[in-house]
Amino acid sequence: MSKRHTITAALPYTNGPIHIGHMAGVYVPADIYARYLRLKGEEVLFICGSDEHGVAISMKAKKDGITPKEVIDKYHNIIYKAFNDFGISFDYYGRTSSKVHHETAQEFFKAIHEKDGFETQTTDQLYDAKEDQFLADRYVVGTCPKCHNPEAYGDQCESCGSSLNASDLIDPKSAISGETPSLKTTTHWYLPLDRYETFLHSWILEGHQKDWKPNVLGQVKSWLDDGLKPRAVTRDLSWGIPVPVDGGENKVLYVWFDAPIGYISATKEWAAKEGKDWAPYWKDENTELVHFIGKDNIVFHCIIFPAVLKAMGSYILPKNVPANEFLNLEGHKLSTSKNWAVWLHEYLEDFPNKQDVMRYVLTANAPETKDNDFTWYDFQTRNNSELVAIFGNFINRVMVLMKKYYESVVPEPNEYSTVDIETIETLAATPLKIGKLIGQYKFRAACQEMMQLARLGNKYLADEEPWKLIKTKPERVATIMHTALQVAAGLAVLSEPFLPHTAQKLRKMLNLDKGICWDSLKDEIPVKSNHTLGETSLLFEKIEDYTIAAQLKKLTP
RNA sequence: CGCGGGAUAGAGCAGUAGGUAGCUCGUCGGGCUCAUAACCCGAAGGUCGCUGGUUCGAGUCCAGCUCCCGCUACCA
Repeated sequence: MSKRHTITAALPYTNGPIHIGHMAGVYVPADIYARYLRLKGEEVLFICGSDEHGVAISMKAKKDGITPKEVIDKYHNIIYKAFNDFGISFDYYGRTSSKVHHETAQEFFKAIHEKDGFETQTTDQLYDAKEDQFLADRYVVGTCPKCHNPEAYGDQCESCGSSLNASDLIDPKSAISGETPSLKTTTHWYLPLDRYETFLHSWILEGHQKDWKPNVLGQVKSWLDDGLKPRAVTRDLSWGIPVPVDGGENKVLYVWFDAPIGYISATKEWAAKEGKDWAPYWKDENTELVHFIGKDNIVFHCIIFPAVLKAMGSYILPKNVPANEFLNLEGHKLSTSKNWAVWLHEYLEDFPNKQDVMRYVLTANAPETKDNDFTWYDFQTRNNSELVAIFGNFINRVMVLMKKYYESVVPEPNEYSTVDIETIETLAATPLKIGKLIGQYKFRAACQEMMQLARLGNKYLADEEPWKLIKTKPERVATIMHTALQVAAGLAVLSEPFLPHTAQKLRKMLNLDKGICWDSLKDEIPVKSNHTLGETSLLFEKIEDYTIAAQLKKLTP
């Protein structure tokens, strides 16, 4: 009996391209999960889109001398293409600047407003008269009242670490215009998160004690223990979704209010295109909603967005929010401004058709429980010692031997030995094993389990030595090759969530029937006698030292 | 400062309910030669961040400390 799955991946913010950190934390695991469920025959909707509002985009536009629309179009296209190239299998990739999204977000706001789900507060905020805009604390600089560092930010002094209020700064200046800011009164709508404390506590801390990750539970607990406060959901900005109620002139929705709603608007756009009903994907209790995010997103997906969904009523809540930690690069954290990153679109220029190599490395070294480090040396090693030497080599051995001994036509097996039977049994048990790990969001372990199958194949060949027996016991070799082929075919199926491009190539090489799928491996062997294999080619290529050296050189400013 | 996560062999990671510390890669030795000098077997290598404590016994529980990361930002 199949379930319906709504899978979301955090909306990338369109003020820059996508790098390997985003990929490792969110998109690769989400894609593995989505692909696996599809292979299992489940109904899957995998949704994402560009997050195109927020002050950072207007700042970026101002800096580059272009319009915000030009900024978001540029990066939306780059990001969208990168996802496509890497085989991230979204069913729909939307954008929050779309009409449907504006309407949907406004509907949410109006609906909660009509239910008295908001509070309003009037406060004095720092204002830059020259630029005619309110200033975020971060956009105010001045002298720290504690350590007298002259370059403290309005929220925090990076020199002494004190957290500050912008109004505490000595001699404050707007970071945008350099002018001295003034105070100006403004009114905003607040989501009273305090009203949801009891609900969040019992739903997450009691209901998901066992199945949510420690980092997520810990973060939520920390917020709840501190006591939730009303959170402003509107801003005094021009770039964004207009506040659709009286008094909302010149104000927009806070990006974090509208962004997660983007999952829903993208679903609506997808459903319209497919001629389907969007509602079951968000409102049917038989739908499992899972949000893939990075650790910086936990509060928004576990506290604020659920509170919004709860306020709306009739929406389902996520079954899990498997947040990952961060990926570092060569020992330092990724930084756009310092150009300390590996950008996806540049990677593909340097390593054409090697999407799966990067996917593999990011999965094998995914920051699932703590921050991890990506190094080019590790990338090279995993490619050369694992993908080439273990996976690719096993397939190549089987293909070459088959060609040499049988003209690529699968021979009839003879009597099975204990080892043959054990090998086939291991193959039959592996789909369940990998599936269980994926279901627990342990993609790293799941991927390792898949590689284990390739190792088994190599060991099987080494132990059985068909190249020796071909002279003395050719009937035995037929059984060995028949068995080894089953493992190769198993890899073609089981590697699909992790290495989709490779899996496709391998299926073609083996000339594998479309009907061979995840679950069929459990009860029948995938390749039958007299089946003819396709043309062989290498699945992976060695990456040389000079290639890695060039990448390292590229990083150094 | 507060809160949360992390700190385990050269590197990257696992360690379930406290009871002789595991995996992958790398290194060293051996085997094999079908295979992209690939594969297979074996070995060396750890005072489990630091200091105390509970216990017959702690990587695993408790307290304190150090370092890294995140949150408390209109950072996306």
